[in-house]
Formats: sequence, C-alpha cells, structure tokens
Amino acid sequence: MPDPLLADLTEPQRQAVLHTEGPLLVLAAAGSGKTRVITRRIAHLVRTGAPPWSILALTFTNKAAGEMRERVASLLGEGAVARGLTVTTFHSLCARLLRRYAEAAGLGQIRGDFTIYDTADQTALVKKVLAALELSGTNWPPRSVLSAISAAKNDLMDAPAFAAHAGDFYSKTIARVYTQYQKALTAANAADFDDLLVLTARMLRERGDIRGECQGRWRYLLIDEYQDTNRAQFVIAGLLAGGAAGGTGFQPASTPNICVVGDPDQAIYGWRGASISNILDFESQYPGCRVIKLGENFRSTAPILSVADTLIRSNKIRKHKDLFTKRAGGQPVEVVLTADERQEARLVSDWLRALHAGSGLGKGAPGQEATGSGTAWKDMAVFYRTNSLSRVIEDELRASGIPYVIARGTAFYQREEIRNALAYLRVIANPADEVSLLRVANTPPRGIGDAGIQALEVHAARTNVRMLDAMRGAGDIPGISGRSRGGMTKFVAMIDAWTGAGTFMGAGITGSLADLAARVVKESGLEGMYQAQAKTSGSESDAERLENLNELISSAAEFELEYDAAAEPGPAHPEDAAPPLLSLLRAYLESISLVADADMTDPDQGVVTMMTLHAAKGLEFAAVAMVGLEEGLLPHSRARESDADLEEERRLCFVGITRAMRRLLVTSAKHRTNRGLLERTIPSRFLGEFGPGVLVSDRSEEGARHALADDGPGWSPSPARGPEAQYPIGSLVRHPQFGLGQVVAVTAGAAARADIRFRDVGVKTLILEYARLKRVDL
DNA sequence: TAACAGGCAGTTTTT
DNA sequence: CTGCCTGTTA
Repeated sequence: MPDPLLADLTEPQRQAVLHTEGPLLVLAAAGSGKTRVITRRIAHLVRTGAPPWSILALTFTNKAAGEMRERVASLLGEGAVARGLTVTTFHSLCARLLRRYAEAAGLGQIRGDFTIYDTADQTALVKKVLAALELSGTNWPPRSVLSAISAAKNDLMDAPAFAAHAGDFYSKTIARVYTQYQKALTAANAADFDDLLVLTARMLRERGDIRGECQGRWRYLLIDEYQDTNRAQFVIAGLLAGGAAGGTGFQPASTPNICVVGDPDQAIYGWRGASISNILDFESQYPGCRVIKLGENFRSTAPILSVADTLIRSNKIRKHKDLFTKRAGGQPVEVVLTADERQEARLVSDWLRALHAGSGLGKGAPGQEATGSGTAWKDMAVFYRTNSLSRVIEDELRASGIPYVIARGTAFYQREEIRNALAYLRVIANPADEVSLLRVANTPPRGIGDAGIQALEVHAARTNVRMLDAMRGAGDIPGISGRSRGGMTKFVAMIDAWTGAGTFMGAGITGSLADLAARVVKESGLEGMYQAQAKTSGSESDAERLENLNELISSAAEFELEYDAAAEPGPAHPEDAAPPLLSLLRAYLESISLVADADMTDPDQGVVTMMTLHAAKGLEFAAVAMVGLEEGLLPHSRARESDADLEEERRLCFVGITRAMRRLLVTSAKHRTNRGLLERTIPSRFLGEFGPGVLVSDRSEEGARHALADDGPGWSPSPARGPEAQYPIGSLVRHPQFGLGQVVAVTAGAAARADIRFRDVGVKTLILEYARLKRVDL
C-alpha cells in the first residue's frame, strides 16, 4: 500500500522525506518542490512516531513559517500542529527563548519583559549616544555606525571584543559608540534585532543546562533557506542540533537530526552578514551527512528556466548544479527597452492587463491547464530592485485601474501616529524603555520641553532611577519649570491610571488589550491632536491618521482573539508570571516588531503584488514583470565593487526570474529620473547574460518624450569603470550649485571623489556619484 | 516652549 | 525629490 505522503514525489524528493535520522543537506534548486519536501518530511516524521513537539522548523519570515504550518496541518490535521510542533522564524524563536530563560541565564543585558528595538528605535538611541559622546551626526551617520555595530553582532563580536580589535581611529570610535549603545540598551531593558540572535547564541553556548533542555525537547531540527544564515544563526543551529558548532568544542550528542535546506544560487543576504559557507561547509561540519540534490524544476517553463540557468552560469564562485525541466514549450521571455520609467510603467501595466484579459497565457506547455479566461490578478507580480522604483509603477497601476498591493508589511507600523500610540503601549509594557518614553513624553505637547527633559535625564542618571520614576518626583528636581513639572505629573498619572499603578488591577482596569489600546489613543490626547490637525489642515492624510489609529485598535482586538496564552513560553518560575494583560500586550508588541515586508503578501487578495526582489524569494507567480534592469540599479551601484557583491546581484536577478511560472517580462528604461534629475542609463549587463531565446524589443521610440539621441546597440557589457574615469584631472565641470570648476584631484574606489576648484567658491571635495557634475570641456 | 522656515545631505536590499 | 536638522521667531 503506497504511502500517500510519498506517492507523488520524485525519487530524490522521496529520499529527502525518508531520511529522518542523522544530518541531511538538501540542495534544492529554485522551483524544485522544496516546500513540499519539507512539509512531507515533517508529516512523515510524525506519522512514524516522532512527537510533534520534538520537531523544530526554522524559517526566515513569518509568512514562510505560516505557510509551512498550514501545509503540515492539511497533511496531518490541526491536531498535530496543536501538539506543540514548532514552526517559527529564527528571530521569534530567539525572542521566546530569551523571554523564558534570560533572567535565569544571567545574561545581564535584559530581563524577560524586554522590548525589541527596531531600526527606528536603534537610530534614536544611537543618536543619543553620539550626542553624549559629542560626535557629530554628520561625521558619524547613525546609519553607518549602526551597520558597523550590526556587522559586529552578526559575527558574534560583543563591544569589548570589538574594542579589543579596534586599531584605527574609525574602529576605535565605533567601539566607543558600540559600548555606550549597548549600555543604553541594557538600561532600557531592550534588545535590538541582532541581540535576539547574539544573546541566544551566547546563552546556549554558556548554559549547558538550557542548551540541554532545548536539545532534549527538539530532537528534529529543520532549517529552511540555510544559505542565508549568518554566523549567529549558524551557531544557534549548531548548538540546538547538539553538533560541534563553529569550533566551540562541544561534543556532538550523537549524529544530530539536523536537516538544512537551501540553494547557494539564491543567497541574497550577504550584506546582512549571511555567509554561503555555512551551507557549503555543512558536509564537512557534519561528516557522514547525507546530501540530496533536487534539480528538477516543476515551476517554470523551459524558456524561463533557460534564461535563469544561462544567467547564473556567469557566476564564477559557484558550485554548478543542473537546473532542468522535463516539460517543453512555453512563451519566450520578453525583454523590452523603454524610453523612460513612465513608459516602462505603462508597458508593464498594459502587459498585465493583456494577460488578465486572456491573451496568450494558456498556450504553454502541454499538461498545463488552458486558462483561456486569462490570468488572475493575484497570479501576477511586479519586482524591482529598490523600493523607490515602486512609485511610478504604483501610479500607473492605479491610473489604469489594476488592483495591486505593495508588499510592505512594516509600512503601517512605521507611520508616525502608529509609532506614537505604540510608544505609549511600550512604556506600559516596559517602563524602562527610554526611547519610547522620550518619544511620547511630550506628544501631544504638554509643556515638557528640551530643558525639562535634559534636567530630568541628568537627575535620573544621578539618582540612578528610571526616567519614568524620576518623573513621579518631578517636583523635587531642580531646574524644571513649573510648566514642565505639570506635564510630567500628568504624564505619570496617565500611565498609572492605565496600569493600575503597575498592578493591572482595580477599578477601570480591563483585561482587554483592545480596550487598553483604545484608552491609550483617546486619553493620551493623540486622538485629539490628530483630530485638531485634520480640522485645521483639512487634508486627507491627517484624516487618514485617525483611521489608522482605529485600525491599530482593531489589530489589537484581532490579536487578542487569536492569542493563545497556553502556547506562550511561560517564565522559568511560575511566580514570575506577569498579569495576563501584560503578557498579552508584550506578545502583541513582539509580534509587531517581528513582521517582515514579505509577511504581508496575502495570496487571496485577488490583486497584483508589487515587491522588491528580496521580498520575492520563496514565492511564485504565473506572470512576473521585472523592471529597472539597468547598470547601477541591478546590479546596484553600491554592490558592484567586488566580484562577490556583483555575483550576489546576479543571484538576486536569478531569484526574480525563477519566481515566474509561465510568463516573464523584463524591462530596462533608457532614461530614468533619479532625484528630480533625468539621467541616461546603461542597460544591465545581466541582460546580455540571458542567452539566446529571449524576445527583445526596443519600444523607446514610441515613448520618447525628449529629443535625446539614441546611441549604440541595446546593450553590451558596460565598461567596468567607475565615475572617476569621466573626470580626469584638469577637466572642466559645472555643478548646479557651485558653478564652474576644474578638477584638481581624483580618488577612485567605493565612493569616488574629486577635489574641484570652483571659480567662485574655492576647492570642494565631492562624491562623484551624487555630485551632479557635468563636463563642460568636451 | 512651540511652530515654522530654510538649508543640507543622502541615496539598497531586511529580520 | 525627500526627509532631517538647525536656527529663528512669537
């Protein structure tokens, strides 16, 4: 009697499902049925007797985790999932482990009720630190400082270690900031995204008991998209598996049941610290591990696959693997050159509309369902390299009445009014959270100004109390004006009223999260503030803010309905249990902190999806349009310095192509308006690597709005030279602001600069990429 | 203290 | 073009 779990699998797929004991590496090419294998494997494990709670599957996005959970549930029934099967993201898992064990582990930095700081919070905090260290924000852009710190953390380097390695002035300064930043996080009882991983890795490494508990529970470990793991994730995986991770010297418990799935050709997170070597070295890390390659593609037509395969062969640092399909036929891939981004957008929108109307799509490979009626909107997508490209497309789709969504899961929570409301909630959940406190202490204005805050901060630091508690005694603090004092007293009273002075008991304290959110929105004065704004300005966007606040309350209500307290990790000691409302609030805030852009793509919305190439990974669509195939955009200008960067860009392009099942349109605009400036572009070198069989057309004549001469062929590999080559020493240039000048020195490299002596304003050093210079002596 | 104007700098991808 | 930061004024 054939097992229905195995019946429709290919031989390699079947092998991967059946290999349950001992390490397993599955190299799964794009579209090779990876998710199917993973879910069947989990189902098979359960069928053959593994308790669901002993299985841990890790993904990178909530969406991937959700899908996996759903598919397992449909194979086994909801019951199995309910019996403790853990399918979650790395970051969620770490957050949960830390909530449960952080205090017991004596990590020092955080307690179980910590707040997760997102990029905006991190920026606010690092700015404070920079100010305190008297470093100017222009010389030390918070963004770059944070990315240096993040890189260190991803490499599991803490502040003391970083300081120890810092040799030059730059690193030494970063080390000082890193140290203070970490101290500030500790004071705020907060962890940034990277900390979630770093602290978990440290905890599992240092605490054999906790590690043992985890290993004891999760006997089967499965990790998806393994090619995108960074060092911290790699170490966590190794420690959970019970293997000897990263040379830390632990004895493997036995041969660990760790199964990793990935595709080196789809590694696109190198910039975030991911290292392909984690997957490439898996075999040597776990000697005797089984390796299974899934090469047959079940997703795309032959022409699409051929383009993808030809392109990716241009990568030199690569283990070749055949990508093939048994199906023949299919429409050719279309490459279209347009005059500019507006024509490009129009072309994409026309293309989508034509497919929707039913021209052509069903005539693909035999065996495909003939969709004479056209492609549904939800089966189409538009991909772009950078978010900024979405605007023109969006305008065009809206104008032509095509329904669409932009996959920007985080956008809602980034809005000013939402961040304000959430900041209040976060202060309730974690009174030490200074970033949130400072954000709303005077929002809406209640008379607390900079001077008042300054005095309060000094006092709090001196007396070693939390700022919120310092506010309670504002009357006794010297240097605070009466007006400020009044505002602070009101502020504290308000928070106390919401929390029952921290007890979450008493009259007027409900157990409902939605009620709490509603009270906060109203009683904080946010609602009134935005109402007033909407009335005076009468603008649409101000009215929208009020709607958004209501939507936030609804989202809290929704979360509350779905929340399962029993599924939460209890504290290590039951007597530490927080009031139910507080636990609910923290879980809610955590879920918000960990949403990703990709999470918001709901396949059932019946609309075209627009998203970045990064967000597209793991998805598939019947028809895909990829725009902006231009030098500087894809490959991105920031990523063509090294071969490694360039190859990652090529993989990104590969990922985009391989999302398409039946139709693929790739566009490149000859001119593009950048920051209000029309620029001529060079077609992406990748177009020249698509191989034969693509259908190329140049439609730029039809859309030409300006009389700029067209030169040259569609594309040829662009000369790989930086902008500095265009501005030799001595050349004359014009700058929109500084006027005429002469180049006196040039430095090539990442950010090529030139020293230019201007006739009127003297010598200036400019970054060529942004300087908007024009040669005037040619 | 709050609101506003004007100058300036920065441009990727995200858990 | 945008958003951020600074400085000015009521």
